[in-house]
This record gives sequence, structure tokens and C-alpha cells, in this order.
Amino acid sequence: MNYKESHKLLLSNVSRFINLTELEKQKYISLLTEIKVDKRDFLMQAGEIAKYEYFITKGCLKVYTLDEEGAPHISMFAIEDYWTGDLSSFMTKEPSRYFIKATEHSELLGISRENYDLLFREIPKFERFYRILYQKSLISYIRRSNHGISLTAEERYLEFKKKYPQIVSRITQKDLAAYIGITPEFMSKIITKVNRM
Amino acid sequence: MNYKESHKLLLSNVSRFINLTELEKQKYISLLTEIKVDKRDFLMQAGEIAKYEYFITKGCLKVYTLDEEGAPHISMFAIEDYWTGDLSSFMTKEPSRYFIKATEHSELLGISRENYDLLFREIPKFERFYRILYQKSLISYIRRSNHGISLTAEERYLEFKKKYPQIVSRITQKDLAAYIGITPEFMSKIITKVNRM
DNA sequence: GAAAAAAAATGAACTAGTTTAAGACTTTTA
DNA sequence: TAAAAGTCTTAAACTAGTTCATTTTTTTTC
Repeated sequence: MNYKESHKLLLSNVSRFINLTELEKQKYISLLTEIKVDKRDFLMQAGEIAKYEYFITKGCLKVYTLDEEGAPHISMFAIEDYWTGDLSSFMTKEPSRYFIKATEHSELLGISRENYDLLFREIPKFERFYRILYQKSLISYIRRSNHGISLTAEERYLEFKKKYPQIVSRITQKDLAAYIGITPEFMSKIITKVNRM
Repeated sequence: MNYKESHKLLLSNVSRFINLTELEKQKYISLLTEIKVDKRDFLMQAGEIAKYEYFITKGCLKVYTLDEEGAPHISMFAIEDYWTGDLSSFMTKEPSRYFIKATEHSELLGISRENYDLLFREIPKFERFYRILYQKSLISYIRRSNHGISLTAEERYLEFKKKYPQIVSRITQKDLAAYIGITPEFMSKIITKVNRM
């Protein structure tokens, strides 16, 4: 069958871990919602219950919380071919503490909670897909949570730049500071220093 | 059937997410290895390939790395009814950077990589079990990786104490410092301050 | 149960990262 | 295309957390 580019990207993402028949592919696609957001639009805001988990087919978004002083802490940047959302709120149906905002015009495919549950009943292979997806994410978050605690800000910056060069060039230094966990002023110093070396 | 206490604990842990028939329970148990370690024994050391994922039926262990200066960074404490191991090395079969050491006499059930793979083929329901287990772990590591970056050491200590009071009372202050990401001296100051309040 | 080893407490001097403030540069909007 | 808003840089004074050194307390070992 002839799929849209966005659906092709998703099916290729899924086919890393499981093989689907034509019928299963069509069934899967029928469970998704297409979403488009402009730069600076919110995909969701703190206080809401996460309605969807998102696959990004185009663009870039930031997921962040605001602390008591109103300072942002970015927990992830998400670009094409990545998954994002607030998994905790999506699963528990409790209000989220996260904002998700597009840093560029972005296009996404969303799966609602009802369709996510239905997906496992209709195509049990997806248990395997998500088992492997979550396992891989878990491995990288375990590493990240250790590094956040044991590396200096400069080391965290260098590591991020090395791991995600495509992202560094698409975001502001200020947002990168909010991700690394430092002030924009100190981020500026680090970048000046690193460039001088 | 009449199961050992350790197997009962594991089966009850698994039954949170999936239901097994008697036959499946017996099959599952047949895939496990019983392991006992004394206080200060290593379950595994950096450089080795993680042979097992472990379920703890008794005791307490710490999972840690050593940095270039030889300073330990504890990534988790694991007690009864928790799972531990180095998931990354277990999956990729690359050498681990982690040490796992018993802080008390401990008893565990290990599943080898061959049996883990076999488990999914023999009892596909386990895809669901691990999908949910990893999903829940992922949610808590996402939170932890944000907190590691955005909270002060005192806030991280208070949060850990609140979330895991059973663990705080079983480990040394020094190990807690290596988990929180600070020096033992500063940990001592925080505790003195918090107790004074 | 005494000796040895490890953990905890305390304090002084230090460093990584913050705060505040001001000016230069870049992007967005009308 | 000018004005407004946001981002980046620099610098001085500050604070959270480190380092190093010493003493006290607790745990381990024989």
C-alpha cells in the first residue's frame, strides 16, 4: 500500500523491533491522530491530563516543568523519529506537571490512551515493541540520571553536544542551559571556554 | 503447588501485571538460578558482561560505578521485592561499568540472558510483564534524572528519605552521599542541619 | 572484649555555579 | 524597516558544595 511520508517514518520506526502485516499496519495507522503545531504553540500544559503519546514526524519540541520560582527545567528535546509525551500522566490519568512546546513548526502522530490500550488487545506484538522501546529509553535515562548527579556542567554539555549534534544546532543556548541544569549566564561561559580550547 | 518463600515473593511480584497458570509458574521458576551472597561480596564487577538480571528475595545491594578518580557513584540500592542488574550490559553483551555489592547477606533469583529470551518465546505474556515493569521504572528514572539536575542536595536527600525510609535506615551515610551525588562531609552537614530543624 | 578499621562530625580554605546588573546582538512583529 | 522583545556576553559579589586535615564514634575482627 501507499503510505504518507509521516506514516512511513512511523512504520519504519516500529519495524526496528517488530514486523507487521499490511493489515496490522493499516489497523495501527487507523488508531492515530495527526497533529500540527506552530512554533511556540503548546502541545500540552501543566495541570492537564496527558491525552496522547506522540511520535514526531517533523519539527522540534521541548518538554519542561516550571519550579516554584517559575524557572523552567527542560527534561527532553524531541525531534523527528522520536517519541515524546508525559508517560506518567498518560498512564495514571493524573494531571501533568509538564509543558510541551514546539520550538519549530512541528507535525506529530498521537495515540490516545484508549487506542493505546486497544492496540495491545488487537495486535499483541505491540507489547513487545513497547517492551523494547521502554527498555532502551530506561537504559539511557539510567545513564542520564547518574551523569546529572556525578558530572560537572561542562562535562554534561560536551556529552550532550557529542550525542545530539543535530539538536544543539536547532535550539537556543538558553534552552540548552535549562536542560543541562545551569543558568544561561554560566552556559555562555562554558561555551566561550570550550570554543577557546 | 507448594512454592518456596523466595519463589512466592517473585510470583506475587509478577502477578501485579500478568496472571500465570500453574504450568507457566513452574516453567518460569525452572528458568531461574538461586544466588546467595554474603555482606561485602560482589554479585558482579566492572569489566564483566552482565550474565543475569536479578530479583532480590532478601537483603540489600548497591549498584555503583567508579569515576576516573576512583570515587564511587551509586546508581541504585536494591532490597527485597526489587529488580536489579546492569540492563545495558545484559542486553548488549558489552562489558559493564558497574559493580554490584551486597551491603547485607542477600538472596536473589537470577535469570540468564538465554532464559530471558526463551521466556518470551515460551510465555509471550512476559512481554507484557516487562513492558509494564520497564514503563514504571522509566517513569521514575525520568523524574530522578530531572531532580538530579534541578534540586539541591538537601532537597534530594529529603525526597529520598521520604520515598525510601526502609532503605535509609539500612545503609551508611557515606553510601547515601554517593547516591545523592555529594561528599560524605557535606552529607553529614545536611543531616545535622535537617535534624536540628 | 581489646585492637584495628571504618564511618561520622567539625572546621577552615577553596571552587563550581548563581545572582544581579548592564550593554551588545538577533529575531520577531507591526 | 523601525521598534520591541528576546538572547547572548561580561563582570563583580555571592552561595552551595568540595577538599583537606583532625578528632570522635561506631563497627568489625581476632
